[in-house]
Amino acid sequence: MPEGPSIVILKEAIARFNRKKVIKATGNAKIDMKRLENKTIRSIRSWGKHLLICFDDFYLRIHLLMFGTYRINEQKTTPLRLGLQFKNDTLNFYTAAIVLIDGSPDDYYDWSADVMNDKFDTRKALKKIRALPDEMICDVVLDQEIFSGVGNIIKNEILFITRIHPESRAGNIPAAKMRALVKTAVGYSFDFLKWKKAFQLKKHWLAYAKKKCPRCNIPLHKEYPGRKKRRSFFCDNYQVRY
DNA sequence: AGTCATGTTGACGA
DNA sequence: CTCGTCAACATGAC
Repeated sequence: MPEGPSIVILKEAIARFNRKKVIKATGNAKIDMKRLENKTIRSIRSWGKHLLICFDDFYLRIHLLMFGTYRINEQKTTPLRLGLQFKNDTLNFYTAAIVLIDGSPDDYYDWSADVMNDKFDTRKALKKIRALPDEMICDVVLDQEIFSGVGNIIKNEILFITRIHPESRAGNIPAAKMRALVKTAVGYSFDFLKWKKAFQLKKHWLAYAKKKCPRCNIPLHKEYPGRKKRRSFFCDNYQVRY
């Protein structure tokens, strides 16, 4: 379910609940449900993989992790994590990590790190990366403080598109190549959004979950490199190890 | 039926 | 204190 673009789709899907009053809140989320009742939603935002439902002086941070789902005016049979009842509608979340946080998201988030945000700042991202020269690029790309919203699918695709071997150390990658990677992280995330909305995401995958390199026609490696040990698909021939 | 995965956090021991 | 490893959470596709 959840990389940044999928959370943007969720945000858009529930945008109509903005300025609506929560009549009742239920579910097994470990938050004070009473705090939500009779409160009006003031904005619905996102930061990377975080969905933010904001009220006057607090907000809900909803993270779908790996298996999180939601339903509008429907319910699943799995345990309800959080259900928000409005006058004529219900919004249900399942298997999500939900926290109620006092204050405004502006007090906490660096919007310039979110690849889906207009405020994303390439220069700041490059500066953050320069501080991590010994890290493998496959780990750097998943660093949510630098590339908030980038997940394992986007990681694999942008390293393939830019022809960077996932085990390359960040400090060894030429500046122009590094800049291209950051630009591609943003550009591909919006492609992901467009394709996902059209239910055409999978058919655009070049490396993720693929067996063969679409450029060289040789088998792709499938390994779990770096600190994060997330699945990496790569071609020894097409991708350069820096 | 067992394995695996678009994710993150916290406990624990070296 | 830091590092790495593991468990936990929990669902559904294959």
